[in-house]
Formats: sequence, structure tokens, C-alpha cells
Amino acid sequence: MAAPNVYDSACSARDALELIASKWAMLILPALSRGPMRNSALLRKIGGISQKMLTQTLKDLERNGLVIRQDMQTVPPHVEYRLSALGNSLSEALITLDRWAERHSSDLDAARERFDADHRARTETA
Amino acid sequence: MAAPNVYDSACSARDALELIASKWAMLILPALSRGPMRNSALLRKIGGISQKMLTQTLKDLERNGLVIRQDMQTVPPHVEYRLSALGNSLSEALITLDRWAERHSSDLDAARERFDADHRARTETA
DNA sequence: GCAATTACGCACCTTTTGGTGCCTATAGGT
DNA sequence: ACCTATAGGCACCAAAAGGTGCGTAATTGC
Repeated sequence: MAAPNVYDSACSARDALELIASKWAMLILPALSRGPMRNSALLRKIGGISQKMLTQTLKDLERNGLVIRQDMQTVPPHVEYRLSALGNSLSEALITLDRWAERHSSDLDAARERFDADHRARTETA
Repeated sequence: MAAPNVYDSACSARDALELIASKWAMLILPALSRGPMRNSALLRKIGGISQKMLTQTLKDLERNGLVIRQDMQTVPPHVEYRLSALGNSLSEALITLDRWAERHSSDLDAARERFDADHRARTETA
């Protein structure tokens, strides 16, 4: 079989990439890297996420073996989510990306302003 | 000012994260890491991308200072895209992710099969 | 005995994303 | 004279992502 290649749209590595190329996955997995968390805790930690997206993304991550869901079978419900070994190995790479975003967000902001100013200037003189 | 934090939906680091949490950005930037490429070369290299998405993503990456667009001003058009220093630092992290996807895609596949089989079993016995 | 809590499922609706076909301009090949 | 290659722009349409409100079940606190 051919070596997995993300540039091949028919390769399952591409599916894997699409799974992790989601802003919610990129926040949820790193959030779980310090230990298990409950639904409500994740909801509080991850600003702007809706209950629906959290549930949906967690289920998808669980389905792909990155997250383990532990239902305490109590009422009211108590469910904990934690990383699998696989999920943990991924979350390290994601944390790197998150930190990159934090470190360089101002660079991106500045570049965007320059680009837009430049673009405005061009259309004015055009 | 507060330190940039991707978990805060109002922080510009979140915008940065959303920019790079795109499957096309995660393929285009690494593709450019070995040197400049033309539109048509990228189109060939990145399986499944449409001309529209390539143009759109490249423009967005250029706007945010990650990619530099060099128009040779000839007819027929000759345009080259290359990474800025900023884009290069990001592409390293993205390459790590791409490689993770390639290395672990089969693990994800296996987990998905297990999950789905399990889920089918449960709904049958329910 | 009434309300709140918890972790969702479901249906409905809006917004965003992405695909496709058609257009441009000009040099070079046949 | 005509077709091709090049790097897109633009408009229209289909599909997917995401938000919101409503319901559920039993136990604990008031």
C-alpha cells in the first residue's frame, strides 16, 4: 500500500487532517491535556463554544479514539472526558500551534492592517 | 494588556487560530516550505483543491503576512508564492501536524470502526 | 412539593463554505 | 486565423456548519 499522504484527497490521512483542522478540536484537545474535564467545565473554559458544538466535537473525537468519555451513570449526569494516549500525542502538537497563535497574533494583525491599507490606497488611485 | 489567549473568543489570537485551523492552510503552507510555487503547481500538488479555494486561501494567507505573492507582470501571467519568515515558522508546526495525520491515520480508522461497530451493537440490543 | 442542576438529543433556521461554469488578456504554436 | 496556457474574477447554486430553543430524568436543596 502507498504511504499515507495528506496531499492525496483520497487518502485517509486527509480525513485525519480534516478532523484536527477544526478550531474546536484545536481548543478541546489542549484543554484536556491537564487532566479530565466535565462538559460544563469545558463550556466555561472554551470561550464562544456552544453546547451543541462541544457535544458534537467531543463525540467525533471520541469516535476517532482521541478522547475517552467516562459516564458516571448518576443522576444528575456526571460525565468526564479525558485524552487517550493517541489524543495526548496529538494535543502536544496542537498546543504548539495554539502557542504560535498567541505569540504571533499581533504580527498577523499588523500584517492585515498593512495589507488593507495598501489595498485601499490602490483602489483609490485606480 | 492581557496576554493573548486562544480560549478567549474575543482575543485576536483566536482569529489567528481560526486562520490556520483550515485544511487548505494546513496543506498550502507546508507545500511552500520547500520553495516558491506557482498557482498551477499548487493546484497539482494539493489533491482535491479547487482553483477558487486555492486563490481564496492564498489571498487570506497573504493578507495576514504568511505568504508573499510575487507577480512577474508578464503575459501570460506568471505568479509565484512563497513563505514569509512568519509563514515559515508556522509551517514547521503545520508539518508536524501533517506528519502526525499521516502516521496515525490508520489508528483513527481502526478506532472509528470499533466505535461504530460498538454503537451498532448497542442500538440492536436496545 | 417546587425549582435547580447536569449532559445532552432534536428540530428548525441562518450563515458560511465551497463547487462550477463563464469571462478576461496576450504570447506562442500550427 | 485559431487554439492553448496562465492566473485568476464573478455570479449562481448546493452543501455543510453552526445557533437557538425546547424537552428529559432523578436527585438534592429550599
